[in-house]
Amino acid sequence: MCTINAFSMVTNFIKFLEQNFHLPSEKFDKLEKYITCKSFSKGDYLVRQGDVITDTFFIEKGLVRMYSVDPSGKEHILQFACENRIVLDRSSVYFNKPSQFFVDAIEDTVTVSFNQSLLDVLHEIQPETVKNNELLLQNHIRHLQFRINMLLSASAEERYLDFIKQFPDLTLRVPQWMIASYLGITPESLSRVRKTLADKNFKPSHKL
Amino acid sequence: MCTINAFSMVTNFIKFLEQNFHLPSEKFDKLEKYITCKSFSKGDYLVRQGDVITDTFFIEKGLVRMYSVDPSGKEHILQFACENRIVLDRSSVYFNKPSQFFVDAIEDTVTVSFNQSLLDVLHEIQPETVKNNELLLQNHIRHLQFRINMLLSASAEERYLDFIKQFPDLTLRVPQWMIASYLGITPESLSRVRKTLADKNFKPSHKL
DNA sequence: CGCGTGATTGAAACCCTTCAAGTTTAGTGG
DNA sequence: CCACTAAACTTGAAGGGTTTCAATCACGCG
Repeated sequence: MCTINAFSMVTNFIKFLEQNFHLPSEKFDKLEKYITCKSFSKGDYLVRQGDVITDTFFIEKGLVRMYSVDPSGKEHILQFACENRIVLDRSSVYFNKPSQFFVDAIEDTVTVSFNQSLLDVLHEIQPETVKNNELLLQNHIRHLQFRINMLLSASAEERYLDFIKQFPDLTLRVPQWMIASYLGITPESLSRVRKTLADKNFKPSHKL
Repeated sequence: MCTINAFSMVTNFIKFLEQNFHLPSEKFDKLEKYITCKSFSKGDYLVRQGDVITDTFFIEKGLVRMYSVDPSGKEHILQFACENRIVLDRSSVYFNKPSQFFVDAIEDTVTVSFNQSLLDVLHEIQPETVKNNELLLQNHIRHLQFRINMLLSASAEERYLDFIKQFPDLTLRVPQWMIASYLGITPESLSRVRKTLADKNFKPSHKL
């Protein structure tokens, strides 16, 4: 990991602030001293389970995953985060406890990292952002509920179809075994699911 | 469902405001006109999938569940909420869309319901509550992540053991088939899980 | 009492996993 | 640019955990 600082280069982060917080550009410079750009190579850790990392990471460029490792050594992916998404370990950031999860880079990644003080300043210079922030959180909760519902009710095939519909871009950028891990199935199973799907789509032979 | 109004009776809600928002008692009366007490009998719906219900429900007394119904008619429970917990459909409340889920009463239930304007007023009369509210949301996200992790990594038995550890009270109040639905298994499977657990605990016969 | 709901149990079926082998792909160094 | 290696993906056979379907039992309530 390597730390750089060039606010003008983080165009995605600026767009994020404009779009989600309606922050006018003249207020950007007040925030500059609260953010840090970090650069990670593929495979680098942003957060290790057990650490206390109070940074929040905005993904300016690249792709990371958040995952746990169970007692038998198997990894389980809780979240992918690519450009314009935010990733953090909430146990650390909000409750000062050891991180529950690992976060590492799937691709070379540039992040804009900051801690709670950025949000405090943001709320100070523009009080409306409180509501915007709450909306982002509520939406995230909605997304997690939807995922739980899928895990409770859908088969491997249905979950995979939902994944490629929700994240067509990730389907191409993420190795298949990680998608399997996200879906809660083995890589072998996902391979078979894909095969049966391919058969359905390309071999309704009696119709051709 | 039946609507009543007696602020002084909702002692749990008052405690909730004191503990989570540090709201001094002299400020309570400013909120009174923004809340409504509602009473539901066992089986009544608080929210129906497809409705737009912009109320947030604080459970003053009783027990409710939030669930979906899949195409084959099976129910999948996303959340239980008993005393001092909050339940709402976020699609409705925050995005003005039809509710994604059903909510109904497992026991006779009294709720304190309110809409977004209560939070607005609360933030106005006591700005610090913004942070308290965010903390509640972040903690909720943490809880959902933990549940996803369980669904990805743990067997039926492990999930059940975690459930009775996390919610010993609910284990007694909620019928077994609903716990199974929450865990993502069939009632039959849960019955068998419980049997093998009972055998382990009470029949290490060579030891007795 | 009898009915309905919830819990249990058994047998067969199914989906997914495991393990093992083989194939393809991607990255690295000569 | 090819050769080599490791990682990713595929495929097969066997096994395991969970579901399904059906029957039985237990209980509470009108």
